[in-house]
Amino acid sequence: MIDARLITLRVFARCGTIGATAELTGYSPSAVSAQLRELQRVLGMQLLTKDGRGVRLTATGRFLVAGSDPLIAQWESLRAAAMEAGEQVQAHFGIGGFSTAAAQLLAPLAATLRSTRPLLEVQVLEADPARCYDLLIAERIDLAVIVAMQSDAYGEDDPRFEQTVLLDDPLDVIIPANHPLASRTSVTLEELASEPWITESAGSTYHSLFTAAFTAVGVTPRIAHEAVEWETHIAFVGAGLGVGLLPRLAPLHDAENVVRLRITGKGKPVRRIVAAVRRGSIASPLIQESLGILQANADRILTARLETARLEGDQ
Amino acid sequence: MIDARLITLRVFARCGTIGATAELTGYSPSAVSAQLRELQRVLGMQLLTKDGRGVRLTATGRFLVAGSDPLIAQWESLRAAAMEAGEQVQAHFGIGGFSTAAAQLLAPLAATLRSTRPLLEVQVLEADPARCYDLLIAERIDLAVIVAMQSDAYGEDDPRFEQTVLLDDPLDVIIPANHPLASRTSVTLEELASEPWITESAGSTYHSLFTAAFTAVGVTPRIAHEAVEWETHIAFVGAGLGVGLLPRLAPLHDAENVVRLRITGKGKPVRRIVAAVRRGSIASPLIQESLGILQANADRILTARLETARLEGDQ
DNA sequence: GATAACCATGCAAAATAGTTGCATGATCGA
DNA sequence: TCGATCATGCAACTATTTTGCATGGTTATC
Repeated sequence: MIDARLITLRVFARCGTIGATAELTGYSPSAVSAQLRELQRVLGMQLLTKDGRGVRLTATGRFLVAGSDPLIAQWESLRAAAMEAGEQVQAHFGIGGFSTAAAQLLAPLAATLRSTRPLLEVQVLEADPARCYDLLIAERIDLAVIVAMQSDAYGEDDPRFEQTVLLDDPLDVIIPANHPLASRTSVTLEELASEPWITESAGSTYHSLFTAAFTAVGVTPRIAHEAVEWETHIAFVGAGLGVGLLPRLAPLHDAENVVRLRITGKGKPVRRIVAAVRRGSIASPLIQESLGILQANADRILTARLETARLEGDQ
Repeated sequence: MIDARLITLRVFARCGTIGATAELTGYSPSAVSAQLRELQRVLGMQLLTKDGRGVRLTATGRFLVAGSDPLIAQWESLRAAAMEAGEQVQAHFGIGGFSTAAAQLLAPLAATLRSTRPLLEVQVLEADPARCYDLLIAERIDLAVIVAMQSDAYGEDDPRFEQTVLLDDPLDVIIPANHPLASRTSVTLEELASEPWITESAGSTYHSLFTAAFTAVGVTPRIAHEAVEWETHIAFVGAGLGVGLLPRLAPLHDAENVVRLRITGKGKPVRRIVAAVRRGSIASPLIQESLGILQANADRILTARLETARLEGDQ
């Protein structure tokens, strides 16, 4: 039960603009403006200053936002403990995640929760990892499934979140079905060093994983094409334009002219998928149950994919 | 910035009835009822149960209220630190106390604050010590001046409050001006053992002080009359009905036929006057300034009274 | 055992935030 | 200089909250 206006201030501290705060919280810009003005009036503190065409937090504002982190955590902790002690049932539950996670992990989670907790209203939001963190702060969602990136501004020790590793999703190689190596069950990156590669645009989420894997084995791949969606990657490979990387969680569907191969040797690229919650809320029965379901589903999908791809899992 | 509904729940936890909660918070009973119902809805917890003709907190409700104590304290602490760090000026300040304190300490405090902080809106509430604690919980006041009583349910270690001793207000003896001892500057309780005494009714706030002082010297006083207000005590003494005790802070005004004498020897009765604030808020600049003003005023009044009463102070 | 007092709650009406959508002013980049 | 971006003010609207009274259930009193 933290006042909504303080939550709004915290979201603003992340976004920096009233407009972005409004978009994230679901209010209109003028509503956010009015809320923050009212907050300053009630507290008797000047929290914002005009800065160019925008507004900026004052030192007092930054102090208050930083200091509210443990306050939020303590409330979440209290709420979780009360839910657990009283065996109460929650009414609403918001979960978010990036596209692959939303399809592969969040949808089953929502379905399972709907059967185990019929009274619970589950809302799933598909969003970028960065936006997921923002949505957690804005209390629009209570749990997020995201790809952990060391480049993210949110470290594991962020006072606002608690993260638990769900699984390490290895990246496989996808090559055309008529490729000489297509009959193999696994390949090394060196064997594919001279292939034309399909990757995401430089600076994107997975590009750093891509380059890190190849620098580990000491080769520099030739980047032939760029794509954003995994579906596009697969289509490009199917068209014989080159080879690419595909997370094992991402489905190949029934692309008949594309083969998925396990990567062996050094530099096996892996994307770490973690569940993030607001700090303190992890003890909540609903969160605990959800984490268990997510874990179970992740393991199940991972092994199932191994079989369909005719791969022998090593983990 | 703790949600108002949680504050209402905390007040209810003290009062036990919706009606009393409404009276203390300033809402109407049905507003309180609706607020608590809404609170249960958004939290997804059952906090109240029907109990006879009233309602009662559930185990979950008690858990939540008890657990919210540190939450409130942490918020107050954060707020105080932000006020201090940012050199901000508060807009509203509520102070409360019992009648003598209100007249002798709170009114000067309000006057001083009005000159040092012209933008601050000060509100003074006169209320019982017990009600002062309730008003602090309800956030109707921010500082209370009360008589510390060991019989109170609020100990010094209450997680909701922080108390600082303002002064130990000694009780003087008031006797008729034509009394044989009236020319003395001090007396012992033994010397007045056979006098008819005027006191408060048994079980009242000061009655325990009264009896404790006399048991310390081993005599049992004869209680002749009972009065509630100090003004009445003085009038009774002036009419020659007996002798009585009067806190040094309480003014004698210009009662010409009443003399105030200092008590010496064993069993000097003293009432301890403390300032109470919500835990965490004591670091606030405004609270700090107020405590200083209160202390200074208390000392000044105490010494001034000594002079007008022709008493030589020993402390 | 009947009556009165008390307590919480429901309901409709009223008050009061809070929100929206647009317009305005100000600022920054091109 | 022009266009884009951003915050804010204002009027109208919406939703929520609060009020005042009436009701039903419970306890104490006679």
